Amino acid sequence: MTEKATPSPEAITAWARLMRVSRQLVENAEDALKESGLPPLAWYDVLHELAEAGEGGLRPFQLIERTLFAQYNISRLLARLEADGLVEKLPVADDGRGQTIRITAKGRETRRRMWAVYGRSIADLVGGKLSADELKMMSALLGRLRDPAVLD
Amino acid sequence: MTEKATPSPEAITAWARLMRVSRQLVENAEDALKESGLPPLAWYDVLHELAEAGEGGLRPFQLIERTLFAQYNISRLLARLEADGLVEKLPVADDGRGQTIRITAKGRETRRRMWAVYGRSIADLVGGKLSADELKMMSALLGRLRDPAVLD
DNA sequence: TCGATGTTGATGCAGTTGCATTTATATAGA
DNA sequence: TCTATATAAATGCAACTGCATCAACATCGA
Repeated sequence: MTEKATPSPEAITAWARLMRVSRQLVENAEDALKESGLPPLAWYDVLHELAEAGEGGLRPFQLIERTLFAQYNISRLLARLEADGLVEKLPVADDGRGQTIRITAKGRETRRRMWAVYGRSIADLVGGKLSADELKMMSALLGRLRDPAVLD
Repeated sequence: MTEKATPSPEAITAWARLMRVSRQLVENAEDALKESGLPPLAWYDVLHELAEAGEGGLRPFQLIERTLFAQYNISRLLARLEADGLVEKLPVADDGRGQTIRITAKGRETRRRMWAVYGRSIADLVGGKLSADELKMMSALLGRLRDPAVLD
């Protein structure tokens, strides 16, 4: 029982910074993608996981675990990705309910083009502002804020 | 010209942590409010700014600067807050286009009840996980990531 | 084997967001 | 003064999100 009802001033400041900075960074990264005529960040997250998964692909519920998106969100996002030809849905042999999602060549290409822009955003917005040690320190501190209930 | 096209591994890790942790924290805080039958975080942000502004109130464009919400977003959020009786819109003497937004007694009360829940979330999710020094360190690091173009 | 329960993924509907545009007023410059 | 431009705020429309529920299949226990 270490929880307090009222947060300390330090906690409030850190929270406020975190909220504000993360919003700004997301917005900047989204804007950069938009300006290049590329799809939004959410698409990247999914394409990234699928690219890492390789030919075996992933089940939608695995994407939910990895990306933390809501189930209905993934369902519709995958529908859009499929409509764009970036992923394909395959039936699963031993489970008639499910499907396996696999990234297509076009999907890999889109991911690559997105990374060219997204990666530059990360380099500019974060890499260019803090030293490697500072970045490690920040990762460590943020890591301690992770929800233990969520694998990560 | 210190920008690089490809971010360092440290930058990528820090970015990923920041994205993931901030999403989790927002979601947890939103859930706590929802469970208490209270309005979403965005309402708190606006009510908070208006409460700080006092009787003089704020113009919508000032709220946009402070909260970083989009113009149309503020416009509609204020319409909802007004419909709920949490704020009132007053004409501005020397500018016929504009209006001044002032928080009502009911608005203050709602903000108070939201803070009881929101503050506990902050205390639990952040205050309880890091020491005061660590929180200060994190605020300082995050502060260096702020967009210089945005007052803050 | 069969029914109860659990899991996977989709979807109808209402509410919200994003984009572009509009309306109304203010300000600056000829 | 009168027109052109800028600023404040609202809004129509399409896309997206959240919620609840559903349909389809799987699994477990009697």
